[in-house]
Amino acid sequence: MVRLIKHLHKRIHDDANAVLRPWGINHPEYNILMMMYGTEGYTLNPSQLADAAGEKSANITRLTNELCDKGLIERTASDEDRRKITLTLTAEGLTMIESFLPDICALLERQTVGMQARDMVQLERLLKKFLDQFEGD
Amino acid sequence: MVRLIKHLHKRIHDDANAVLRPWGINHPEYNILMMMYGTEGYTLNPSQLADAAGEKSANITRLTNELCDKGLIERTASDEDRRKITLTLTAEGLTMIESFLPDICALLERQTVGMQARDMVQLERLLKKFLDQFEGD
DNA sequence: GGTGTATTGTTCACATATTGATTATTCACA
DNA sequence: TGTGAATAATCAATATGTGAACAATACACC
Repeated sequence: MVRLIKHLHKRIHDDANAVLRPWGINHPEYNILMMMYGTEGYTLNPSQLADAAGEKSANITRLTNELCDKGLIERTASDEDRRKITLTLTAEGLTMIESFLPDICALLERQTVGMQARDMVQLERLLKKFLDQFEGD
Repeated sequence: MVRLIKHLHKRIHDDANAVLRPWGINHPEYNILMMMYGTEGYTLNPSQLADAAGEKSANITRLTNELCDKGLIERTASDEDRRKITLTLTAEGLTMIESFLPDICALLERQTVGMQARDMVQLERLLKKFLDQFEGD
């Protein structure tokens, strides 16, 4: 069971990387972009990202550095709390997201084509339940 | 869904590492030990391990090096095929496995206590089915 | 036998992730 | 106001994972 999850995780990760390679980004970077894309004002701070993405904050620093270097997001100091940093999608970042979205959707399509919708719902429910076991320490 | 699997994978990995730390080994090393423990003669070669563990062979080399250094397994050249290497659990390795087994079982117990046996079977079935989607490229 | 090809395991260089210490700031509270 | 604890982000060191090139051996085939 543990091995099953490990394999699945690896495959998902690798497949996503393969699809994203033409755009010069990898799966973790994609995750960050998509989380910002799904946010009011396309804006988050590093610690919110760390929570949502399940990455360590040190890792977020590295990943967002790369995204900044590529001009996909922007870093600005927060006014309300000067410890915080505000990350915002740039127009360039938005354009890129919308350009790879079709390919990503096709990937997700491919990955689920053999599963009944009912199975997917069921799987998600059980995964959540299982994960709850862990969180409850 | 993808994030769910990522989180779950991470939690399983981290929890196992936490339990294993007192013995000075980590989750990947534990996996290797357990695979050998579950084998006739406590013996495998690196490529079998790589397949079973889903690690790259280069990684297996590093991990088995560490286990050799710690005296938990032994490397010997294979007679039948001189390209191959035979990895065998040492008495020391066996002793260690049997010493941490109770704690590992307790961990697994904790992780599944809230799940019905039926749910676990179902979850495993769906995960396998989902994984098949990917393998079929 | 000799030759080309596949397999096994290792090594090295690089990419990616985590840990622990460090800096700057905020907050609670006397 | 000043002091200590908590929080946000970063940095340097280390651990972990991967890909490409390599050496040694086996195997198929003529």
